[in-house]
Amino acid sequence: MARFEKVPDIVIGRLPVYLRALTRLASEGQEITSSQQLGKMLGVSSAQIRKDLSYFGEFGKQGMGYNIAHLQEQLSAILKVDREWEVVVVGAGPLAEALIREDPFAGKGFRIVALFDSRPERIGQRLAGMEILDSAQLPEVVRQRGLKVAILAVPAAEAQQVADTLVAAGIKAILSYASTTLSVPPEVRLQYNDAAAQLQRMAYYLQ
Amino acid sequence: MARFEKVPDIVIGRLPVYLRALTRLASEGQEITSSQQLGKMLGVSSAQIRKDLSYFGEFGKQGMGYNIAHLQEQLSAILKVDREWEVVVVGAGPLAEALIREDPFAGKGFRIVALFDSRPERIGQRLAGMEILDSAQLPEVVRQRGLKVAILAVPAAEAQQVADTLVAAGIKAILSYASTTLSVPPEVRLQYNDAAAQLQRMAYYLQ
DNA sequence: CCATCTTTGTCAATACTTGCACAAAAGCCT
DNA sequence: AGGCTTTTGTGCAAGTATTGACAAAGATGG
Repeated sequence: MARFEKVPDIVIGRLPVYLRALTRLASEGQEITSSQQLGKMLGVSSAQIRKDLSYFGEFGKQGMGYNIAHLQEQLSAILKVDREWEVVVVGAGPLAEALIREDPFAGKGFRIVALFDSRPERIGQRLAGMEILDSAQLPEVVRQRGLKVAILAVPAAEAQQVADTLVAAGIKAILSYASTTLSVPPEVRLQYNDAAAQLQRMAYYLQ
Repeated sequence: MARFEKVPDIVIGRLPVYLRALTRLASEGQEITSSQQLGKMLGVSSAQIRKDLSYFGEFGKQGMGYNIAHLQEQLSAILKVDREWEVVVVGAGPLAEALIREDPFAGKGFRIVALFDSRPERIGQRLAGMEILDSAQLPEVVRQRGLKVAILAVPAAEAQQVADTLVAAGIKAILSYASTTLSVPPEVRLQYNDAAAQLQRMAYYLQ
C-alpha cells in the first residue's frame, strides 16, 4: 500500500490499542505474534490489523507473523512516542494528583513536568511531590520549555478560558477532563476524557 | 425513520455528547436550539445531528428547532440515564479518590455506592469519606444490591481477574482504567478509559 | 392572510470502512 | 528437496456512515 496517502484518523486511533496489546504480550515473554492472535485478543478481525499496519509499511513475515519487539518500535515511531513528550497539567485537584501519583504515561511517551492552578491558596503548595505553579506563569513556562501537550483538569466553567491560554502559548494537543465542550483552532488536537459519557454510552444497552 | 431498527453504536456514542452540549446551553439560560447551533458547538454537521435524533423519533419543530429541556429529557430516557445507576468502584487508589471527590457523574445518571480493595492494610480505612470494603465481599454486595455498573481501577496485573469476578457477580457494564486489554463475554459492555492512548493518538499529528 | 424566512426529517448520493478471499512468501517436516 | 502448512499484504466487494439537497411544516411580519 502507498506510504504517502493520508491515513484515516480511525486507524491512528487503533494503533495505541495495538501497542498496548504488544506490550502485554512482550511482558509475557512472547517474541512473535500474528494478526490472528492480536485480533482475538482485541476483538477485531485479523484483516483489519493487517490492513491498518499496511498503511505504514510491511512489518510481518509471511508464514511467521510479526516480531513483537520490532513492531512495538515501529508503531512507537509512527505515533511519535519513541521519545518523551513533556506534558503540562492545569488544575491541581484530586485528578491531577491521581495522574501524578499513578503516572499512567510511564513508558508510553509522556512525562508530566509542570502543574498549574489559579487558586491563590494552592499556589506554592506541593501535590504528590510536584510544586503547584501560578497559572499566571503558564504562558511563559509553556513557551520557554516549548511544551506541546497539555492536560486540562479544571472546573468546566474555566475550561474554555484555560484552553484559549494554552493554545495562545503554543500547545498543540489538549486532553480535557472538563465535562464541557471546548472550541480550539483546527491545528490543535483535542480529546475529551469523559468517564460520564462512557458510562452513559454503556447504559443504553442495560436491562 | 423506523423506530425499531437497530441503532448503530456510533450514534449511541454521540448522544452523551449532545446531552452535554444541551446541558451547557441550558445552564446559559437558552431554551431553544437548532441542529445548526449544536453542530457548530460540537464541530459536526447539522445533518448528522438531525439524522442521529431521527433514529429515536421527531423532537424538533420545523422552522423553530428543538426545545432544550425537552430534548434533554428525551435523550436521558433513551440512554437510560433518567434514573440513577448505582456504581461499584474496585481499587481504592488515587484515581478512586479523584472519582469520589470530584464526582463527575453527579446529575448524569450514576452514583458511586461501594468501594473495594484487596490490600489488607487498606480494608476498613476510609477514602474520601467512603469505607473501603474487602474485595472478598464483592460478589455478595454486587449481587445483593443488584449492581450492574462497575469501574475498574486496579493495577493491570489484577484487572482480568477482577473483571471475571465482576461478570460472575452480574455486572453488565465495566469502565476500565487499567491499561490492559480485557476479555469479557459479549453480553457485558466494556469501555476503556485510557488517557495514555488518547495522548498517543494525538501525538501522531504533532510536529 | 399571504409572502417570506427558517429549520426539520428524510431520501439519495457520496464517501469511508471493513471483511473476504487468495496469490505469494516463508518456515517446517520428512 | 519438495510438499505441506501458516500467515502476510492487498484487490475487490460488501457494508456503514456522512453529507447534500429539498419538500414540508411552522413562525414572523406587514
